[in-house]
Amino acid sequence: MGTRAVSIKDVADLAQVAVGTVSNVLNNPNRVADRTRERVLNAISELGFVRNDAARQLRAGLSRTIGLIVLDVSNPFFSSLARAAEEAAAEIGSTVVLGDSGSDRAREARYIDVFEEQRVKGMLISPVGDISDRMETLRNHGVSVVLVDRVDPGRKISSVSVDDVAGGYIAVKHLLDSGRRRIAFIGASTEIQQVADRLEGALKAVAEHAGAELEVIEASAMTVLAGRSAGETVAARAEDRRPDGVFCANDLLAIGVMQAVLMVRGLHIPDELALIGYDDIDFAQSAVVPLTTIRKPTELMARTAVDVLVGEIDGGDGESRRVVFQPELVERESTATVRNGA
Amino acid sequence: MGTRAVSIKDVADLAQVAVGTVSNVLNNPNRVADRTRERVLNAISELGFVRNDAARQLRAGLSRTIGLIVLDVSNPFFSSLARAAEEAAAEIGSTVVLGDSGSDRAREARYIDVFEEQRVKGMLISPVGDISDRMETLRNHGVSVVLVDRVDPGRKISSVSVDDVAGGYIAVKHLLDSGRRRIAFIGASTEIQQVADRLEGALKAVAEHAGAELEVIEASAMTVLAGRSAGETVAARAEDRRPDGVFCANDLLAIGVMQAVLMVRGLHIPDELALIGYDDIDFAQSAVVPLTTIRKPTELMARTAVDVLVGEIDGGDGESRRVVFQPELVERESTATVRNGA
DNA sequence: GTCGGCGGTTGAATCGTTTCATAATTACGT
DNA sequence: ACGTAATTATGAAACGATTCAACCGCCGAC
Repeated sequence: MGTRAVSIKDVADLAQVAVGTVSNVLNNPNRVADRTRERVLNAISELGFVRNDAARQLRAGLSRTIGLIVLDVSNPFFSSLARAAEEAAAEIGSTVVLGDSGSDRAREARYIDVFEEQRVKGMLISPVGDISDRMETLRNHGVSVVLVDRVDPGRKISSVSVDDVAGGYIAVKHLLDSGRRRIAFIGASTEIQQVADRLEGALKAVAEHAGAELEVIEASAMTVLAGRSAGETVAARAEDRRPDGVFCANDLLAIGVMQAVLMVRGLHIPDELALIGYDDIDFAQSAVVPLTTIRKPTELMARTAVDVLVGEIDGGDGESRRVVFQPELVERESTATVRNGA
Repeated sequence: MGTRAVSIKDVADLAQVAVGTVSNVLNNPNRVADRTRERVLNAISELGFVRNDAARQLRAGLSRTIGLIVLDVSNPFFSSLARAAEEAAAEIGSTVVLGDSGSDRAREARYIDVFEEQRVKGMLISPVGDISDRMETLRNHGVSVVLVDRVDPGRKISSVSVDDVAGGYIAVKHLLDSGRRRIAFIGASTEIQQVADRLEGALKAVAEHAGAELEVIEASAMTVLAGRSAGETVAARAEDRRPDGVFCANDLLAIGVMQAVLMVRGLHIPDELALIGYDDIDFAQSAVVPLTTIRKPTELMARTAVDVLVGEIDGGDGESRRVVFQPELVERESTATVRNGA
């Protein structure tokens, strides 16, 4: 099958020039006379030459690729992160290769190893847990790393993340501003940092508002089904013991709650119960009642992460940066102001 | 900052052996005496040596990575495909690097170029459109390629795909078997091959069944919203003009139809209307009425694709293979047999 | 007529591995 | 002890690009 790979030498021979000239055509085209360049380009296309990146990299030192390791590629946040990172990278002539750790430490470690062997320009990682040690090693090896959607407790590694406390605050503030007073927070165990942060923000908003109260309902998971069962509990209550505003720690839970509230009890959303989620997944806007939610500035985060990374690579002043973005409110029907007094 | 990268030479010096021996420790550990090996391994960990993959690849010829290019990484089918491919690859000591073309031909082409420059072991591609030409070139360059979820019209390139005609057949057959007779097919333009195939299968099932009829309703897109508006049309009809079984070309459409049918008209699913989707996305089982659907054997497809690819790399008998899988029915509540006669 | 300068071109050296023919060492049977 | 085989270790060559000092014409200045 196909004769052995075409090398720069073959091109040079056919075009009757030195190998250095071919290399120049590839990398510094304007240093080469027009006629020569054309001759070389013809030879390249005639032979179907494709540059061997391994050789280039070996000699030139570093590669053009950026490694991105995400927790779950099927999570819309990460897939748009990946896409945005790709675009940002393309603008600086780099390519992103994506690794899916599936929240598995072993897989994460494997990808880090592979990327390091490939001498990637740098890595963007949303780590499974605390991997400060490995990061430290990478740093010592001269590899630039930026954490995404997580911060380094040791403050040594740069990060680009989002302020979940603020997100929780905004969500509940919005419920309060639209007239609700009896707020419920539905989330899984507060051992998950994100849930804890969002709850913290929610509590802060309630504390600032006289006459407002907050009840915490623990769901068994962050899924639609768990949301449905939590929603059934809430909907089954007598009106005076029922919350009038519910803040769910993510959109899946909120969708479950919505299903339960609408179908099982036939309550009206938002008139009898306002509902707000978190993440702005695709389904949020195509829910039966379009769901108000909190959105992370995904594209901006990705671009910033790439920027911080290249800054780290070029600048190399050794200082770590931590950028924290504010999430934003996406208002939809599920929290519209009540039409007539409760 | 860290001093310049540690090379195999440094390790050899520290361990007092020749470079070849270090290489053997890395690649053929059993060819090295125990004591020597240990000495080398100590030196490696002491210096924090990381093999330079570019150099290895340059010398050894081919890399250990497989390139996978998907249409949309946020599509659950592709993300589980990616994950399964990763696992299958890991078993043969390879790594998958993922590129997301976002259904964009330019991006697809970029990834193909990058992967070719990286001299990947092979590529798995779910192509945006017809890229037979580029594939042909790759083949001539000696790169193995396997198409995933698409076939090559020219029959030159191997492929692993799924039989959508069979899927459509199974879906409608199931509706007929459970007693429905007036079937509706809801899908976007049949210019999309998948939609056309599924419809073809549906027609076949209806043709085999005396007394059954099929109506085609065209949706504006393959989304929840488009499904909802199609569903409203259907639900608004008088009972004798309304289909009793609806087959949607994908789950999103079906979920939209379900929302419309339940909320707007309050019809009962499955008693008054049976509903079946396609793809088995996560939301299918957590829909208000769990959705019956058609599932592709994703993991199996991924493993097979990797197998076919390595077969192509090793065997190299030049023959292209096309593997076609049968989709399977996932029965849930939305098509349960009617409780009492219509 | 000589010389400096400049746009183009050359080709050897280099990057860090793997590979492999060869050498060195050890083991063993007689 | 000695020859032979088996086991280990050695180090130079090779992979295919980039880089860079040197070189080559050629033009214009003096």
